[in-house]
Amino acid sequence: MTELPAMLRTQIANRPPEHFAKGMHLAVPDRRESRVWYLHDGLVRLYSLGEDGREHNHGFHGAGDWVHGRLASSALPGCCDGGALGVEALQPTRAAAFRIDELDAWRQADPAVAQFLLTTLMALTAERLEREAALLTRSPEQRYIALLERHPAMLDAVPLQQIAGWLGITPVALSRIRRRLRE
Amino acid sequence: MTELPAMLRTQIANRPPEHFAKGMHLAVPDRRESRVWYLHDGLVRLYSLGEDGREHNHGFHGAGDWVHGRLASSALPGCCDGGALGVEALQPTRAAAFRIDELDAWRQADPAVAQFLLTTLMALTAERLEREAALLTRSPEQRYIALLERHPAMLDAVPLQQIAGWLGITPVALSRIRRRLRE
DNA sequence: CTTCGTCCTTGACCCGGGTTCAGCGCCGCG
DNA sequence: CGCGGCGCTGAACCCGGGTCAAGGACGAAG
Repeated sequence: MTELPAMLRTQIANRPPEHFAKGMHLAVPDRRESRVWYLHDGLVRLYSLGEDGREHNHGFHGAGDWVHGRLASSALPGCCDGGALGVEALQPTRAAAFRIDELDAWRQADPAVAQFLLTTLMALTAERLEREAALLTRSPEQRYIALLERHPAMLDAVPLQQIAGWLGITPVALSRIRRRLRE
Repeated sequence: MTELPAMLRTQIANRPPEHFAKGMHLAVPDRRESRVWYLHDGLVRLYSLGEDGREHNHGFHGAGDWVHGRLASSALPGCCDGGALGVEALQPTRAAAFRIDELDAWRQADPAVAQFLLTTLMALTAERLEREAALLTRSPEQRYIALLERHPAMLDAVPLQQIAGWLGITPVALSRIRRRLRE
């Protein structure tokens, strides 16, 4: 990623972080959510709930990441609804909340912040696109193998059912895949 | 979306559009692609090719849309590779190409352009997120029904195999779904 | 220790998409 | 006219994930 602009660094330093125990929610899926979280440490999952009530995970984030439940429409209030994500702590987490209009003001005041936000957003979009491609082109088993290779530490930090939710399958299917891979 | 800033409107007006016949490629999947297309009219598909060589469609775009094969790293040259998309005309299309560094210069010169780019990027991310959620939570049949409701005109503008590629299934499976829906 | 709840696993069965092959309508072209 | 290519459909079979149900491993609380 990019280096954090000085302005944001001082703002983060000045804001006392909130503490979340495992299982606590930093945000629930809500289109009116207007907070952005900076994670000092810990581990959270981003999830959305389908109309059938089941939750599916979109990603996991840890120390140094920015997390936003409401990705669209900072400056555009009436925009498309897009995604409303929930954020749940999987491990004890310290995080600082910023309102979107705060970030927006800093963006207009400081070109470095503007640059940072734009770059971050592009990286985010690229990530989403890559994941979309993975969902389209690769089987759940292949996605699980890729996860093992790229983030092996996640296996003992995240319960298997959450990983299944991220892969887009049920915990039962994931268990079968794991046995299959154990030969 | 947002209203096009005056600066971009004049830039578009001054750039003579290029013509693409059906089947021509505005861009092939390439990480070094640095053009952004503005579509005057026509219809294109955005696709990526998996390592097995098969193509999958990420979206369709028409008049007034901006299309970019290389979504990451305008300002950040060494960034993650993210997605490299190809762009193919499904209908005769007129489009104007802009280099990313042109857009970047205009962004730094004009706050309205900066605002526009940020808003557009956010909408793009929200779109991707929504599609990701759809791929995770809904079956191909449900996704096809949703497509019918939201973009019925696409059925006679796009061959069925392209739609299958967008749904993430094979043309054979799409044919079965269509028969099933015809009762 | 027992109990309970949570997480993971396993088995049996169903269903839908993948794969392959064949058939058919359509259109361009020789 | 006949031919070949392409796009869509149909049928047969396989395979993997969903679903339901049961059981086991582990830790926390009583």
